[in-house]
Amino acid sequence: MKGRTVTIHEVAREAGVSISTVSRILNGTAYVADDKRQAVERAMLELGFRPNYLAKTLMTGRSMTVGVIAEDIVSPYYADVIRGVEHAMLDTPYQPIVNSGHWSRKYESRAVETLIYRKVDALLLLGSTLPDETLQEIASRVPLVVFGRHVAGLEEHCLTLDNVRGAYLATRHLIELGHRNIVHVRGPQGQQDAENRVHGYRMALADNDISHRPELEILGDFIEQPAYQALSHLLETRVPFTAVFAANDQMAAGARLALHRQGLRVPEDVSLIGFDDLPSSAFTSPPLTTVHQPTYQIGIALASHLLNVLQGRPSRLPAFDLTLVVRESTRPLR
Amino acid sequence: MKGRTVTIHEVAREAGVSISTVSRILNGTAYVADDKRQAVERAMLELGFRPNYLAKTLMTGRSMTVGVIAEDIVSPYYADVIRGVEHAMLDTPYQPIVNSGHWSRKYESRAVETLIYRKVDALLLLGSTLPDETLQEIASRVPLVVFGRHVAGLEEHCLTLDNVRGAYLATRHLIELGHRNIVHVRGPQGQQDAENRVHGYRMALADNDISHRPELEILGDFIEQPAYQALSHLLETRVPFTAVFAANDQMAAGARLALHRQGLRVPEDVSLIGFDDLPSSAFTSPPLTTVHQPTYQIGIALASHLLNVLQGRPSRLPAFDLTLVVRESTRPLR
DNA sequence: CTGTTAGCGCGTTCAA
DNA sequence: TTGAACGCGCTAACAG
Repeated sequence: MKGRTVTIHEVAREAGVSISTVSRILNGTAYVADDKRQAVERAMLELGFRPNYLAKTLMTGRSMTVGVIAEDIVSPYYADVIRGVEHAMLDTPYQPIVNSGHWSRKYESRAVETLIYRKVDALLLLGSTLPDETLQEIASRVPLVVFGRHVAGLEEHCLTLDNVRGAYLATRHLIELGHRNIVHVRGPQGQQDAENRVHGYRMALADNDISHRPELEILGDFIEQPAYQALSHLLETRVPFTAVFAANDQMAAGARLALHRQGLRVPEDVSLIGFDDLPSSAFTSPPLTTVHQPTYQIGIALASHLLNVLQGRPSRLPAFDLTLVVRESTRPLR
Repeated sequence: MKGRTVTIHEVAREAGVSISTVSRILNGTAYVADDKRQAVERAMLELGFRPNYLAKTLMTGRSMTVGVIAEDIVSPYYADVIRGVEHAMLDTPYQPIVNSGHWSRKYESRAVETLIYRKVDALLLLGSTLPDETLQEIASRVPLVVFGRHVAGLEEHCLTLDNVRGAYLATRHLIELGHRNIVHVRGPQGQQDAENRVHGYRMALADNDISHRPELEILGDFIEQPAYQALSHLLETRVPFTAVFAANDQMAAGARLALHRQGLRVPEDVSLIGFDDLPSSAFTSPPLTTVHQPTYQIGIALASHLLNVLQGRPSRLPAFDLTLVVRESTRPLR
């Protein structure tokens, strides 16, 4: 099937030089006389020479790849971060290798091991379910950058957003519109972002003298179906509310459907706000008011930082703000 | 940072055996006396030995990785196929390495080269913009499986779906509901799936004696925004229609918003049908009627086939059907 | 500027 | 059963 692999030896012989010379031309390591250079280049072309990256890596110790592990490639949220990472690396000698952690410690640590085993030069974690100690141990083996997680001792390589504030903004927006009975569809227990958003929600209520009613805090799982069910259930109990703040856009979609099933319109009857600002959220009907995460730019920043670290350049992760994007799913009460 | 890499030499010395013995234990290549085996295993544990995959690959010529190139990782459509591929490989010795082709020949062939350069054992293309000849040339260098493209000479390694029929089903569904003025928001010119869907749309019209009106065929780009604009524009012209068939779900979202902006409700005023059945489409309000693609299962099938080929087992790609999923965005006319 | 030589870490003969 | 020696394809000194 595949034609015999041609090595630098054959190129060298064909061009009448030594293998070192070929290697030099390949890597621009030193000046080479023009005639030899041309002979070598012609030989490479004729023989269809392709350098063996493995052999090169074995020597240099650097593979020019960085491992990227996202909780889930399918999640549109992480996908957009990945897009940023890919674009930032597009015209660099480094190549990202993407893997999923599948929201599980087992698979995530498996992915980590596999990637280190494949000698990636660095690791980028988009979200992580692993405990701090494990992450620290990993960082001792390979340069590590983490998004969406604070890890003790790795502060300068962690990029997190102020989710508390984001949730606060969202909730305050609803309050400013006159809403007081605000449902929060929260993310999974224990998940850092989810907890922070709950926190921001509660803070905004407290700051506006609205008493916190536990029954309005319902549990989703950052995807549509559970959020749909949770809100449907709440609707059955007839607890009154006029607005819903979902902890992410996917759950907002689930919530919206639950409302729709009850004949409740958004925003006429109930205001709805999400979190993340997925690319698709600008195109729901009506377009979703939500908290924007600059995921693409974050991807770019993470990749740039990683590349800097890899090349020994000084670098620090920039800070990103979460901003409220008011579209058409929220409106003043009445 | 990273602790000194420990090699089989050190393990061998620590265990008082030769490197060959260590290698044998590592690969189960031959019987080794029990006491030596134990000594070696203890040494490996103590030293924290991790085999160097590069050196191994350099020797064996097999890297146990397969390259996966999707037009776009971010696309929810391909993401679901990737999920299937990942799951199918999860408990095999093979590992998928995912890359984006960014819908561009340049980047796609770059990705191909990089992956071959990295010695992947096989290549899986999810969609491809490359010409047949290029694909054939690639297939001569490395086992190749292609999804969503028919490639001459590679028939048994291509998985395609009958998009003509899928579009036919969608259009016929609308016709059966009494619609006769049916808009088609088509995908990009020249893209195989897009053309096939246009074809199916026209066939269904013809089979039902509905004359084809070119002005009802408008151009999108498989994403929301252009579809939104195209339909908005059509709406301005006041050409009458009662149903819209979008060539994918993302464009259906764009179309829906255009309708919404004009105060047109789905499905009361206009029926809407999509294509793909993205995971999120079941949760739009109302849930979208669409043509289901079994993307996850397709991913599984592609990966299994690839693994079979890699291991020299006989294998043929199964056929998958496109099925109509009737939800709530379509209803009888009147 | 160029060729020679010694490995990178491991699998695989070939003798013993 | 085991070990010595060689080589996978390439880079990196070291002489010249």
